[in-house]
Parts: sequence; structure tokens; C-alpha cells
Amino acid sequence: MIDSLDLRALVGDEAPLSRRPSLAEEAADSLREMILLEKLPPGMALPERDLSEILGISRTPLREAIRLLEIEGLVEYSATRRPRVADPSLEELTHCLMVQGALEGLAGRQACIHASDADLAEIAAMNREMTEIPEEADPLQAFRLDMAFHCAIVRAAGNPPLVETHRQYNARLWRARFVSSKWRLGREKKRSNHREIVDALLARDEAGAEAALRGHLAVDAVAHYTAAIKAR
Amino acid sequence: MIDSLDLRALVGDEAPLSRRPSLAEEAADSLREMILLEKLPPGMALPERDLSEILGISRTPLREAIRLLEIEGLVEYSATRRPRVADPSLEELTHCLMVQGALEGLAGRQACIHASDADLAEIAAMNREMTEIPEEADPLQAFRLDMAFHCAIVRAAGNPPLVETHRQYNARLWRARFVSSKWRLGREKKRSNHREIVDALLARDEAGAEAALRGHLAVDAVAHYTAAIKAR
DNA sequence: TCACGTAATTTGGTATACCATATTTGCTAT
DNA sequence: ATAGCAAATATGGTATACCAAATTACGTGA
Repeated sequence: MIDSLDLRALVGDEAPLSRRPSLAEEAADSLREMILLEKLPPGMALPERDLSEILGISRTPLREAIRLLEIEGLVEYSATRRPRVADPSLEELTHCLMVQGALEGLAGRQACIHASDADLAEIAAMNREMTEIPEEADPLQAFRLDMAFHCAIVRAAGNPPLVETHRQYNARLWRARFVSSKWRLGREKKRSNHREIVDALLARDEAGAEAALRGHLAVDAVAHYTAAIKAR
Repeated sequence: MIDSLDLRALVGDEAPLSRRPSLAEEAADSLREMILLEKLPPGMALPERDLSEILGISRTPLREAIRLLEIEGLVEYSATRRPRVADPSLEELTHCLMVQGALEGLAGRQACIHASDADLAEIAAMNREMTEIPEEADPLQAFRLDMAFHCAIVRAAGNPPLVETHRQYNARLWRARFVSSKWRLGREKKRSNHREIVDALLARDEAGAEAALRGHLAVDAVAHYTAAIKAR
């Protein structure tokens, strides 16, 4: 069930269509999946030779894959340049969340200005779909929709660099949000927050959209994550 | 004189001290300098073999250097994966400027909360130093100080990911700002804006600092840049 | 003269071998 | 038994060779 997750789509990759992905990109996809699903747990060393053998490629593209994941914040280098799976502290996640909040705030503001009515209608539809999910449904369903909802807003802002940077922070925060999505508590809070966002967007209320998108929705994600970490 | 610019420092690189840089990092430094000083003009192709021969290294570290510069936004890939010097459009620069504004706005807000009095004093001192520069002094002097001023504020926010992302956008906007710094017009406006920023920070006025840092200071940078581009 | 197709060449992607340094192992002397 | 040192090993960094795809050059035919 978990394996059916399209991690790459969730993270919001926007690769140019119709171009055979390089081995490095494929390797990055594989490693990303392994990391996010904790087959490669946080802190684990990532020796280039072993990984390249496991994935059946040479070190050259594997090294590039690791660099890609470093950009995404899923891999970090030790002081001696040995790569390992990133293990962000609660503090680090909070920092990322703040930046993400600022980015989404800007996105909301710009979306009010630049989004087409069709864009907004689609966003509203996504939110409606989320509210119609039964309480006991697959938590992943809600998770994917939530992810797509936020990405759609950012895209509606019509600012490609913003989309890209938002994507990077999404990747960094992915695990925390994934863990958090399993919590049932706070789902109601999120629901009302989403309505707030949609209302502001439809009203083209820049300040309202920015405020609604800024931070406060996801702060408990790190709390859930911390709890999950302590539990393991 | 121009060659005396420490580009790496200006971009705000925070490499871990005492570690011999790899050939890739050195190559990235060389290429960055060549790009920013337009020895490699925007749009120019960057064939791996030629560059590696010029720099006296093999293709492997050179490729990595190019990836590093791609992250910084100084290099972009064509549809067929051929790297070339980035040639951002006015629109693209505007988009980056908006993100940069949001980032600095967040930084201002957080600096009000987390900066030590010493941090703020240092920032205020930097600003004072800038105001004391004679009108006809080396424009580079003002440029470096302005850069350092903004970086110091972001650093004072105490959010490493924010610093890193801000650094990336700084690199992307470097050339535009560099060109813009030669304009004498608008220097007065910038000066008053800086005072506004410092006042808000010293008063720990979050909303004021955010507003002062947000965007409006640099919008004419792209205008200057556009003018310079048309002139060439 | 120009359009088109094919051969030659250029170029990025990948595999592999080698090097220097960091890490680990294991022995020795106290 | 343990601290310390040295040999062995593991690992990331770099150079080089080869491949497939893309680009360019060039010749041919309308």
C-alpha cells in the first residue's frame, strides 16, 4: 500500500516531459523512496560503492544522485565528506517550516493577483474533495491531497523560482508531514484553515491569503514528528 | 580593481573552515568569477571538455562544479542537457526578487526576536559606515557593504536554512545588483530605506522590520539591469 | 540555389582504474 | 588489560576511456 505512493509526484517534481531520465535521476528517485520510507533510516551512512552496487550502476551517476538528494536536504555530508541520510533536529525542521511558511505566504499573495479563475476553481475543488473524505479513510489519501493543494496554490502564483524553492522545502519536510498525516487530531483544525485559505483566495484578499497560509497550519507536524522519533 | 572583489565572500559562502577545497569547488569559484565578470557572457555554451582543459582539471570535478553553479542559478541546462551561462529574463529576475523579499522579510521578523544586542549593534554599525561613504567613492565599496548588511540581517535571524536559501537567491541576483550598484540614482532612497530597517530592528518591531525589508528596496535593480542589457 | 539526407564530429552520460586520506584493525609495549 | 602506534582497509576525489545521442558539415539531387 505504501509502495503505491508516487513519491516523485508528491514532492512535486516538474521534469521536462519526454526526456529519458539519466541513471543519476533514477537513482535519486530510488534513494529518495528508500529514505522517506525509512529503508535507509536517518543517520545511516551512504557509502558510494555499496550503493552503486546495490542499484546496479557505477559510482559516477550515483555520486550525482547523492548530490541531488543533498540539495533536497535528504542527505547531508559529515565533516569528512561522508554522505549519510539526513537526520534533521526538531529545531531544523522548525526553521524549514518557517521558511516554507514565508514562501507559501508569498504564494498566496501572488496567487490572489495572478491566478486565473480556473486555477482558483481547481484549488477550491481540491479542498472540497478533501472535506468529503470520510474520517476513517486511508490517511495517505488525505496526505496526497493536502500536498497537492499547497503545491497548486504555489503554482498558481506564477513564479517558477518560488515553485522550485517550495519544492525543495517540501522534500525536506516530507517525512515530518508524512508522519504527521497519520495523526487524526488537528485534522479539524487543518480543515478550517484550508477553508480560510480558499475563501481568501476566492476573494482575492492578498493579506488574508498570506496570513492564512503563513505557518500556523503545520507547526504541529514537527510535534508529531518528534513524538514519532521518540517512539522508535 | 574589479579583480580585487572577493566574489566568494560576497555571495556569502559559509564553507566549513579548515578543509582543503576540492577541485570542483575551486573550479566553481573560478567559473563563478568568470560568469559574474562576464568573461563568460550570459547564454554562452559551457562545453565540459573545453572548460576542463582550460581549468586544467578533468571532466569529473568540472561537471560537479557546473552542478554547483546550476544550484546557484548561474548556469542553466538547455532542453538537451547542454549547460550554458544563465541569461535570466527581466521577468525571472523579478520573480527571484519577490522570493528574496519574502525571505528577507522573514529574516527581519526573526531577527527582531532572536538577534542579540551585539548583532543589532553590528548591523547598525554597518549601516552607519555606509552612510559615511563619500558620494564619489568607489561604487564597489558601497556594493559590498550593502551585500554584507543584508546578509548580516539574515544571519541574525538564526535560521541556517534561511541563510542558505537567501544565499542562493543572492547569487542569482548578483549580477543585477552589481550592475545596479553603479547607478547613482536611487542611492538616497536606499539610504532612507536602510535607516528604516535599522530603526525597526533596534525597536524589535517585527512588523516594521518585515515591511521595511520586503522587496521595495531592490525593484529598480532589475530596471537598471535591463537598461544595461539593452546597452550591450 | 536550396532542401534534404547522411556521414563526421561534438558533447553529455557512464564505467572503471587509480590516488590520497580517513578509518579501522590488530599488534605491541607498558 | 589498556593505551598507543602502525599496518591494512575502506572511502571519497580525480582522471581517463568509451558510448549513445545530438549537432554540425557536407554532398547530392531537385
